[in-house]
Amino acid sequence: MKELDIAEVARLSGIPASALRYYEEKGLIASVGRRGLRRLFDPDVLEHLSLISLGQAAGFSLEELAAMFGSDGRPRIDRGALAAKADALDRTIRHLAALRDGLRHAAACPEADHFACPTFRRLMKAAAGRRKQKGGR
Amino acid sequence: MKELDIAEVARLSGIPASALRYYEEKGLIASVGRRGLRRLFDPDVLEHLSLISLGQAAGFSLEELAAMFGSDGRPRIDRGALAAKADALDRTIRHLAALRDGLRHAAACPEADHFACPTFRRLMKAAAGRRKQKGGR
DNA sequence: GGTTGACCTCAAGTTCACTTGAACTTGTAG
DNA sequence: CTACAAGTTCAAGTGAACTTGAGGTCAACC
Repeated sequence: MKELDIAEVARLSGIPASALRYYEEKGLIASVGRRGLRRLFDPDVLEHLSLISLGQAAGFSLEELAAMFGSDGRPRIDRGALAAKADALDRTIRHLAALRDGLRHAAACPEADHFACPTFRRLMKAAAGRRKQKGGR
Repeated sequence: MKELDIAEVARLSGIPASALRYYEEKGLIASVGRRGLRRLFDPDVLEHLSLISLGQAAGFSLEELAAMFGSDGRPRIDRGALAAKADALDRTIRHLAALRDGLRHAAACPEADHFACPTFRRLMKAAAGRRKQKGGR
């Protein structure tokens, strides 16, 4: 008996049971069956859930994630679309890295007014230019 | 006359005027004055707005961003907190990089079932373990 | 100096991602 | 066999981040 109870899944994944039911309803995950009324989950669902959390952190909506990975967690859409998502993500990452460096500099720089600091300005300039591309939030 | 009309700011930043008013109300940006009823913005607001968009993409809430940078766009909170934000962001970035690699691999890998592919599994394992740290969404 | 259209305010509505509550069912322990 | 803790459904509520609509104002052009 390897199947997991919803409470087990919640505990192991850190995601509340209510959210797990919501995900199932939205087609992001699937239970393998029921014991009475109670859902049973395959342990694989845990891996799948970390993929979902990850995708959310990347700025993808649950709907997008459902399109990208089915309720089975396997990449689903065509390779071109996956590659495009990867590229969008890559751009996001570069911008975030610049923001990180900017914050780190702001934390270290003795300059009072960071917007006067050329290093900070340069980093922020590098970080700019997001918004309005459908794949990357 | 260098001040920008809200429509100009909207056009240049790609952010709708309604959102700009909302940001002002929330203390994320400031207008330099009014011409009659109409807000006038300093061009600097554009830089500030890209910082906001960036912060959002990084998973920070508007409230957090307001705390991090005032309505003037200058880093505001103490250096320790900024450094902590930078560290949280850095962790996020690493996870996203793993997701990007996973997607890229999924797009390229000839394997039909990606969850059977060791490369994909390894990448997803590396990407896991987000959720429940207050600074990173 | 009147019209006009872009801006204003304020309240209410929308979407997303969940959470909460009420009422109900059921496997397991005693 | 009864009790009950832990699950279930379904509807409604929540908070964040905006958007939309109604009704009002006013700077600028003709």
